[in-house]
Amino acid sequence: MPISVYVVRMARAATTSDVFNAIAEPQRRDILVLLRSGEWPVTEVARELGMSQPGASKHLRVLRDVGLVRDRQVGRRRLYGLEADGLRPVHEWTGGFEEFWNGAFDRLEAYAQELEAGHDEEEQR
Amino acid sequence: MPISVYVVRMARAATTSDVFNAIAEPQRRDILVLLRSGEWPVTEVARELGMSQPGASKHLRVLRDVGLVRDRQVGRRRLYGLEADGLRPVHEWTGGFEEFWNGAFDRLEAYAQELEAGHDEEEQR
DNA sequence: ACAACATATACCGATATCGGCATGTGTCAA
DNA sequence: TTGACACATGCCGATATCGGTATATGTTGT
Repeated sequence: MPISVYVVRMARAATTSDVFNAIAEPQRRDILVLLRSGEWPVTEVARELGMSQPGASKHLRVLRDVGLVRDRQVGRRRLYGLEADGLRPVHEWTGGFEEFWNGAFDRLEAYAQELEAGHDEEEQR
Repeated sequence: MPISVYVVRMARAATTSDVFNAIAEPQRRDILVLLRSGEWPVTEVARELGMSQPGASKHLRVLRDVGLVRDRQVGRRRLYGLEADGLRPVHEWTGGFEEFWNGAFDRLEAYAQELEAGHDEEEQR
């Protein structure tokens, strides 16, 4: 009996099931910003942001899958609301670079290069 | 004389020439983190992060196009260094949601829903 | 000018993405 | 139960993305 082994070659390491990827799409960022004002039904989101209803639905689906929004049924409508916790990792990750855009570090770097210029052409790392 | 008009239908609104999209790729985030330790030549980046040389080159190209890294020629090698300013907009954008992951706002929201429960089924915006 | 090293680019295949359109599913009200 | 409204999903075409392999470009030292 032959045993078949299927090897899946992925074209992209990260799928949309990732917060960084979810917010890479401008329209999805717009939705998140809109949702800061409260809960919105799908159709209203679509109208407000000038997209089709299926379009809004799909983007909201992605946002829900990564936990950036929650939904609850109210009447015949489904209200979507912000679940901003998921943005925290992104904020913190970028925050890890804060020192590099502060002037303090730039001055340090400039000083280091100045020192380096005084030496031979040197190897770093 | 006929005039031909070509209409380009884009499949994706945002291309890679956007910081949010650039950091959506895990390997590129790894590169940025690595570059916090200083400037690195392409081959070393590839070795350190376990990717091929062309792979590293391509990712660095994307990062350079969006201004997240800079490069300078040193000997026969090209050193890539961090240009963290580009991450600031991302940090600030996510920061705009900070109040929503702070307990303070959650309590406010809970309070609002409590009030709402006392009313009729009402419309919110 | 040439070999060796370092990096960039071109091309390819597999897959993912996005928008549009059509259609399915669910919920209410009469 | 049926019709109207609200939303989700399926399918499609155009394009983008990513990794791999091969090859082009550039740089140094001889």
